[in-house]
Amino acid sequence: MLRTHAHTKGGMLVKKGLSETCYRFFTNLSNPTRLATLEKLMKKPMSVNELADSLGQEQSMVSHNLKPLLQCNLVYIKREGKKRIYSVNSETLGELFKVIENHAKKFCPTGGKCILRGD
Amino acid sequence: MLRTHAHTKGGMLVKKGLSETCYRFFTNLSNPTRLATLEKLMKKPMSVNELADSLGQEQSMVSHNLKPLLQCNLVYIKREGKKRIYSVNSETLGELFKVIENHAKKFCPTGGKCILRGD
DNA sequence: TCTTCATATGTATTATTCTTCATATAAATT
DNA sequence: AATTTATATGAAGAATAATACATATGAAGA
Repeated sequence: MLRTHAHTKGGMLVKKGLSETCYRFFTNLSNPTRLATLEKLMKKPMSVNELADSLGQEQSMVSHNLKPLLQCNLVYIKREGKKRIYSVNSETLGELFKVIENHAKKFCPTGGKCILRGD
Repeated sequence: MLRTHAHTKGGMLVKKGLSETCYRFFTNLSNPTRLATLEKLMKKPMSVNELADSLGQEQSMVSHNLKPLLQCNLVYIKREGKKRIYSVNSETLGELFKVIENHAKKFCPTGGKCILRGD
């Protein structure tokens, strides 16, 4: 299992069994629609249709994509009459994007234009 | 673009253009082979063949999967004769897994067994 | 309860990503 | 230079995931 401080200190980086969590977590976030959704929800909580309009996507697609985000608690939901208002888990996402921002600052000189699997 | 502190404070969460970086970053990490690779490399830096043995995978597969990790600077490489020794960027990965661990502790009561797209 | 509005779900198609096998490159050794 | 060892690359087939369309569920109000 993933461990912290790697070989240098031998301490736990990621607890036993968290490998699986990581995979789900990252898979969840490795999708442009879901990232765009989070982006929108960061600005303000919205209903599914508001999101769909705002993203220029179909309602069913937005619903489909919200589902895994909800299951991983990356977004929250609350009912308001017929509507369901989604909002982000900014506790986790704030920290997460901070890490990526730091990484990008240091390691992505091209500002995200590095080719992942192109060539 | 993704912004920090969401709607509540209006500050920048993620700088303009980082959406793309996030996508590459997460895509890169949303793969069991690559996560297992990082796991191994956290314990100690290794050559490609050592990794392949250690993972019980083909050399070419390991190579293929190391490529994007290298491109995103999630692993480093150094030459040693014919061998290429890979090691993790523990600066980024340490912080990253810390975030996920915190998230899991709080939001994944089932310990990663929450179904992502199953039902 | 019937209708409307809001969202979720099922499924088939399409698109993307992984893996494997074959082969190429490249460094060191003879 | 030829051989061996280590790694990388190309490309095709296999596996996964995403999308669109149709439809189901479910709440609220007439």
